[in-house]
Amino acid sequence: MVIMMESKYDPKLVEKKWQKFWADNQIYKFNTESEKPVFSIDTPPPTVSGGMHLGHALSYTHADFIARFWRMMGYNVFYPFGFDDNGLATERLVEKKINMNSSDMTREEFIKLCLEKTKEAEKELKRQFTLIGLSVDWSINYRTISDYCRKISQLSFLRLYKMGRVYQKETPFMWCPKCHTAIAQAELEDVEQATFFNDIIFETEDGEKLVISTTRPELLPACVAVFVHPEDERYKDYVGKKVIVPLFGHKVSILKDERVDPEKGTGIVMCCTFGDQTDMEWYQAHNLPLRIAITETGKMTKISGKYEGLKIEEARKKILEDLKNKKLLVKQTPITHSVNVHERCGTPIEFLVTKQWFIKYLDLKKELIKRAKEINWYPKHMKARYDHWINGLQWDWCISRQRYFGVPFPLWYCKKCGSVILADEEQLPVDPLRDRPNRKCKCGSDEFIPEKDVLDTWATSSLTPQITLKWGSDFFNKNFPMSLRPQAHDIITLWAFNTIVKSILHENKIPWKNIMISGHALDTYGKKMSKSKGNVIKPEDVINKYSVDCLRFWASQSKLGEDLPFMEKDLVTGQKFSIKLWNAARFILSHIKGKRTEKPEKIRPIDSWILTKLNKQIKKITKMFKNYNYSGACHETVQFFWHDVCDNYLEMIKDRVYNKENYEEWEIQSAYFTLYKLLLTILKMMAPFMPHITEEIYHNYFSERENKKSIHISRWPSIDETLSNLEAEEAGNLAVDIISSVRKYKTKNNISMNAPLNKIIINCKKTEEDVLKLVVKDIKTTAKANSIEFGPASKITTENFGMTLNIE
RNA sequence: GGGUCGGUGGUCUAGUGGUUAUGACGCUGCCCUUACAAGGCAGAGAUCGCAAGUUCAAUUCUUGCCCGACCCACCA
Repeated sequence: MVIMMESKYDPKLVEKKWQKFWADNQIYKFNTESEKPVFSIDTPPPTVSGGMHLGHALSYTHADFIARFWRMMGYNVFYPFGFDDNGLATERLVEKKINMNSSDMTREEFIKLCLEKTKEAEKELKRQFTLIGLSVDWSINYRTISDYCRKISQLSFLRLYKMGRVYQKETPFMWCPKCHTAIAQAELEDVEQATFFNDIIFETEDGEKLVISTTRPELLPACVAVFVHPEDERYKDYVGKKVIVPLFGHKVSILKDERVDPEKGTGIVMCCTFGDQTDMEWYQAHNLPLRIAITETGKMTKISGKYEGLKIEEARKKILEDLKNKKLLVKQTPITHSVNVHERCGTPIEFLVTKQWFIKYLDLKKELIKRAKEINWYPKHMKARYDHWINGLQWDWCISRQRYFGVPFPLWYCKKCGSVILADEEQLPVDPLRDRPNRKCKCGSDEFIPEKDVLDTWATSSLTPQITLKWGSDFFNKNFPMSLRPQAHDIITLWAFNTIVKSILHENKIPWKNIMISGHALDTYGKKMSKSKGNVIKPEDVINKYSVDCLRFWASQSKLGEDLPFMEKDLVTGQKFSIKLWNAARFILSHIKGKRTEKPEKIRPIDSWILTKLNKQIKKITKMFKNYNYSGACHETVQFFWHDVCDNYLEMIKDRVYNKENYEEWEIQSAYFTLYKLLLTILKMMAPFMPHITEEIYHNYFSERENKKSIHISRWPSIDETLSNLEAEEAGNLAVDIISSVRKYKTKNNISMNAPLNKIIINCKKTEEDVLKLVVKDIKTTAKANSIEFGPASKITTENFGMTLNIE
């Protein structure tokens, strides 16, 4: 059945219709029976922590362009979709939803609520992600908190443990006092903060005064030493002496160390356990005592005496006040410096001594950089970010979190001897808080203490290839490494890096053959979108105002890896393109419907011209897609369609389709064939970008002709070299130049394009004349000239490309 | 401080070792031409960040500098 094309395109109706059609007909379902080559995509599972934002729309659409291209190239596309629904971000969302804190209830109650609420949130997220027309196979779905994913994640832990890659250690480590958990290096963020450099008087045992500058006076109770630079003449005599810590009265030694910057402050620095990383280095290097001033919840400890129980900020204020009163605070210099904060909550991190689980990988730095070369990085330079990150790594991967909603560690501790009892692989997934080990401890005891910590969420999401391909299955073995990891650049150091780590450790292989890195969506002024700035744009609003295809068209405008500002004008351009495509299709289809469109024996030169160009475009665009250059592919398709096809070719064939009596049968055939080929090819090349409108037009005619249920499972256009004709191409190019001169002439003289001309005399080289003769009739009819002659022009009307024209 | 990317008409951008540097938005003029007025056609508008170098030739390659964005480090 062929549907009539409405004169106006209505995306609201059409887009809904096809989205339902694709779902009902399982157009994007992965075919497990198929012999076709597989193209597998390691789709990012969005964190369940809020709604979908424009950045999601951007990068997920990019992946979809690629998926659709390879599907049309004849690949069996494995395109799963999961949700990352555990960890801090998800806990936060749930707390917000129920307007309660996790500490207001028992752990079990909280986890139960999390499971319920994430399910709701995921339903909504799925709706939003479906809206943008992704060609994912929704039947391959996963949740990182599901039993299945827990099992994979715990299995990974057990195997790494048995490989000796996992260790537990009590050590000063990065801690978020707000979230009450250890965090990893990759979860840090820098924030510029205004503070004071406080000059505080310390007295030596013999009453001499030394001034020390600090931004963190609340750490005075944790002061364990004072350092000066070994070369610093000012303080040489003090080294080895003791100073009394003001307000707190304990005595600490004055020591020397190269790491002191004599230029900074007074050149004397106090070392506290622990203010920052250097403190930790000094603590180890000089074998200093441990004085802990801050608790896990960010409050002052007992050693801070009367300040005990105060929050860090409060203590700082109070201590400064007291110092001032005692005339020990000599100066306060306002400064701004950057502070490491936890990216999730913005709280400055502390270094606390806690017992944590780690995956050992610092020894693999070189290997990780080397092996990642086996992956094709698109764009190439993103590999540098990965390398740079690894070079700067200073800690092994801390995988334990003191949180609740996450994958539990599959282990217990023996109550009697303290040894670690691992779960059996067959037992997974386990929850040590609920389950028991399968056997007694070696010491004979059968009393166990469960590990209460949960795994870092990245420890699970770094296993997405193992999760989606089913670790250990034939399918996994056949399809690992996956074809493509698409993701945005912000999580190269997290998701991409961690996945590579796990893949190298478990499989000794890279996880994917290709990685494609997208940029971020920015606001109109090129600034990051954030709730606090109030510049967040929701994809759904854009879709409601324009259309899904327009949103996707906007996304196609960003060069791979580059951030893209949200520009309303790009949406308008997409809309205009839709209208143009719709109208061109209406025009073409109104002429070729019901006509023969097979390749005729002879092709008119002007048709050969556009067909030659078409071949070149197919070649170029296909190559661009293979290189993940979707923006170039879209750009080229649009340019070709708009300017070559619409502006020129369609105008040139109007006479043939409207005044058939002036042409021979084969000439008309040649036009029909060319129009068919042009429209079909352009639809297909635009299909990855604008899947809805192209599907609508395809179903208006081509679907039946090609016997395909959907354009998205039709074959990608191929090149037919027998249609290329270089001489005709040259002739067509000259014709376009001449017609453009004629248009300029008509515009200059304020006459309508349709107005007839008496005569055009073309004065050109003989060689050009021979070529032009191939298309002279097309020029004549397009320019509406009564006659065209070659020869010296008596009067030069217009000059162009070395040719002169006389237009009368 | 280190790294990466970018700097092209008023704005946003494509692209290239070689005639006249792409397109979009905006602006101006013309045209209701049987696909398209949310359109078509045409026009104005760019010393391609600055300086030096390589080259017969540089907006394109190299180096330095300036500016911006992002990442990382430092952060007493």
